[in-house]
Amino acid sequence: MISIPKGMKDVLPSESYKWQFVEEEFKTIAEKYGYREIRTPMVEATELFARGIGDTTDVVQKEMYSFEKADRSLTLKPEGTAGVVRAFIENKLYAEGLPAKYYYITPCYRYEKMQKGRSREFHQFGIECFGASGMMADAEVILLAYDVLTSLGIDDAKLKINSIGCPNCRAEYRKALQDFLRPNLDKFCDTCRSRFDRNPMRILDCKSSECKELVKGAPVMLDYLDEECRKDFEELKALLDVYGVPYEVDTSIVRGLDYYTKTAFEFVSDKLGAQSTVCGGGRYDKLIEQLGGPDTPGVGFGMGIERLLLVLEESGAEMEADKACDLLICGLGEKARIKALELAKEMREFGLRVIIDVMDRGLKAQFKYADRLNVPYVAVIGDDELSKGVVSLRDMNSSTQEEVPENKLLEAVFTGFLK
RNA sequence: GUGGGCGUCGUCAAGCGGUUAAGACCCUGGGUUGUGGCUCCAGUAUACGUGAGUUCGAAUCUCACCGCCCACCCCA
Repeated sequence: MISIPKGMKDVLPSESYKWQFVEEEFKTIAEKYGYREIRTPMVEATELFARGIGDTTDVVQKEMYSFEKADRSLTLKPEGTAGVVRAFIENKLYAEGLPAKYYYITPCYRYEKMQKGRSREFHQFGIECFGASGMMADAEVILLAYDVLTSLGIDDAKLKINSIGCPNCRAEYRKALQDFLRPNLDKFCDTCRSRFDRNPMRILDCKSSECKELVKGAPVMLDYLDEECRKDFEELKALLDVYGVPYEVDTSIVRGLDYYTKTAFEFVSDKLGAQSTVCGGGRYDKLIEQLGGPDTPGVGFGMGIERLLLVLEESGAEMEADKACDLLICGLGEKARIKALELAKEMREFGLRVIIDVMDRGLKAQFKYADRLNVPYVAVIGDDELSKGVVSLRDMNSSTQEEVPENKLLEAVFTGFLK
């Protein structure tokens, strides 16, 4: 037997309706805020991610699905933003006027070891807003994410926000942080020591208790923000207050992708095992320029669909499975069967979901079939009905049955629905 | 890459050195030949992850490998 590659998952019909539901919800909300769908390819030049995400990040260094084809290095997208930025630049969408607001639903690929809330293929909803440098955009992006979560009934996801400053204040902070850490550097764990030069900010959220202890009293990014960044952060908080979105400032939020500036935020849930982020995003003012586009600010988020579904599941949310079908028609005998087919075709043309038992089983079996599929109505046509020009229509929920004229079948089923 | 836990029919699950390897659910058929969900009966299955080893004998013990899950790391 050939089995599914490690880290991949099938979404079966017993689950797919949930996907459809949350995807619809997301689309509807994104469109309410004026976002439009963009679809970019699964595969991009490896270079796009190396430059966009940052080639010192773990994602780029060891998690990408890359391959060579015709002398080019290509990569399955590990996240959604880079591709959208590339499309924005390449199609000169900035000429259509700003802000440019896009949403997408996409699979992403990261070669990682699986655990709860983490797989090698996962799916994201995301939005990107290009062109606005002010905090109104950030607040709106966060509000949208909040809107999606709450409208799905997730009320315990906590919003954490932080500002990681612009390149200027970050450089200063970085120096201050390194100065603080340097004297005890040899006492930190291996990974932390290796991060000292690369990305000292990540040392702050190391989980080892020794490192945590050593990090106490370290300078905080927020204290090193320059005038502009500080004002922006204050404004963002004020705007969130206006929108009534609860948040807490968490200075340890440091997005793992290099392109973020200023605003960084996460919605976290404790229902995801060791993973906690259900949605992560922030501002990336230099990314578009860095990828060869005009100097254009941006802000957006990515929301993990699997994680979203996990949170929903763990919190016991029930999504009603849509009935697969409205009516089952069974014809008994040669002639009646033909009649059944004709009727089914006609009913479908009127928009009804109608099944015929293609296994041509006995009546009893067909009723069981209808029952298993939770079909509300079954129409039976036999010789009797045929000669009278009627069908026997059974309401499966009330176990009542009556003969209705053939040409009234549609009406009967519909009025049944209204009850 | 590094730890920990787990692998028995499609699913759940007994068995803990000698059994025809239970049981339940699901599925299929039937309970007087045109009616489901409840009930009763019957039927179907190449289930002990793979390979070695210990033993007279292994699903049961040992080892290796594989797979799954969880955690580190990283992130959605």
